[in-house]
Order: sequence, then C-alpha cells, then structure tokens
Amino acid sequence: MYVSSLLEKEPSMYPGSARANNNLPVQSFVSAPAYSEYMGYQPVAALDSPGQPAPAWGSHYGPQREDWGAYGPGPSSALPAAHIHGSSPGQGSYSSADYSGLHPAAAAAGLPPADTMNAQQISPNSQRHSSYEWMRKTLQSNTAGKTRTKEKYRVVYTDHQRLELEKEFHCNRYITIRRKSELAANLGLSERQVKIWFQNRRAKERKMIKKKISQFDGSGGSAQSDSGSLSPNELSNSLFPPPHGINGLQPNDIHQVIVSE
DNA sequence: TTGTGTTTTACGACCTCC
DNA sequence: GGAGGTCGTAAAACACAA
Repeated sequence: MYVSSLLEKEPSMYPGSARANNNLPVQSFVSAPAYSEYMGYQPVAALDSPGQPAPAWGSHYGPQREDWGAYGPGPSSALPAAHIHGSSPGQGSYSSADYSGLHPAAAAAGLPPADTMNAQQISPNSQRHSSYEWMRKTLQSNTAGKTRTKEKYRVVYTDHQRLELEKEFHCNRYITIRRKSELAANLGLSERQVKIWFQNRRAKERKMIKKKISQFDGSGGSAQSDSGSLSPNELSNSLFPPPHGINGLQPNDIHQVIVSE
C-alpha cells in the first residue's frame, strides 16, 4: 500500500519521538466506504474489527466546522484530537465505541470526563497529555473571541487527519472542490482548513525541491542534468502544475479522471 | 530546564482566471 | 467580484542539544 511508501518517502514528515509514537498503524484506520472510490485506497477495517462494518469518518470527528471561529478548535475537534493523540499504535483504532463511552454532557461539550479517563485515553506523551489542559482552557475562553496574538490560534491536526491529507496530496497536488468538501467533512475540518493545508503542503514541497536543488548545486553536481535549466519554481510548476493548466481540464474534470482510474 | 532551530497552522497581500 | 493560486510571515507546537 502506498501509504507506507509515502511515510517512507518522507520520513521527515513526522520526525521525533512524540509524533512517531503517535503514528497509528495504517491498518488501524477505519475507512469510509466512499473513500475507496479514490486513489484505489481500500478499506482495511476488517483487520481491526473483523465482521464489523466500517463506520463513517464523520461520526468520529463530529460535524464539519466551517462555522467555528477563526481561532481555536471547536468542541468537535478538541475531543478527537485529544483522543487520537492519546492513542498509541497498540491501542486500537478509531472505533466509534471509543467515543461512545464518553459522558454525553462531556461529549457534547467536547471534553472527556476527566475522572473516567482511563490510561488509554491519556497520552503517554506528557505534551500530548497537556493538550487536554489547553483544550479545557480554550473551551472556557472560546466564547470571548480570540485574537491571533493573545491566545492560541493554531490547532494541531491529528495524525489521522494529516495522514489522510497526505494521502490525498500524494494522489493529487491540487484538490478539487468536490474532494475538498468530502475530505473536510470526513476529517472534521473546514474546507478552508483543507484548502490552506494544501497550499502549505505545496509550499513545503517547493521548499524541499528548492533545498534539494541547492544541495545538488552545492555538492558540485549539475542541476541541469536533473532538471534542465529550470529554476526551482519552474521545476515545481512543471512537476505540479496548477489546475488551470492540466491538459485544459478543470479541477472537477481532473477529479473525474482520478475517480475513473 | 532552557535556549534555539525547525515544522506546522493560519493569515494577509497580491495575482490570475472565470 | 469571487475563488483559489503563490509568497511571505506570525506564532504555536515540537525536537533536541547544552
């Protein structure tokens, strides 16, 4: 499966112990049936819970957060973020049962009941564990409207969210409108977040290409032998041309091509 | 523990296309 | 004019050496 090859391809994607410890095994991801339409990605939930139908992602991440404030995660994001970060490779998958045990009121508020959190729900990583604390604070202060500088404005996407975004990016550097909305719904992100993630991801790609080229130049090698006379931006654009220029296809056309493959 | 460098979200400015 | 692109940047999150 190419997911593993993706992670191998970019081992720097999640460097360090914290992330590595929280990277879930690929086979533990529960895939929505609809997802198998894309990229030839086949659901592997059976490995985790044989005989059980794979629940839809949406139920794991709560409603789409198109409306939540510009700064700070809403309740629906706080819970899965904490929960997933608290998971370790040996702790199973994102089954809906994981969430069903939450106190309804706490779940509605986006908080796990502190007194009923078992060891598996508490991250082995202290920094991850502390995220519970700031999420509580965030929830308390969310009503007061945040500014970019005064309070935490950046959420950390879960490994699952990032992996799915990476998989999508691996298939297509430019996401279609339709796919963006599906992905946003599935991952509990806003479409804006997905769009910005792709923008940032392309920027990262360009940066890496630039770095590689400069390293290649610096090591006495000839960049021209590899990329001709293209500048880093030109090379990047030639590798990942913007949607308008792909064989005259519009993004949705491209999507159709991908789906049909 | 702390200082520092890197990576990750998120935004604004500006541009192009429809 | 709106949507989405790049580019530059802010700031949180994170890794790691001292």
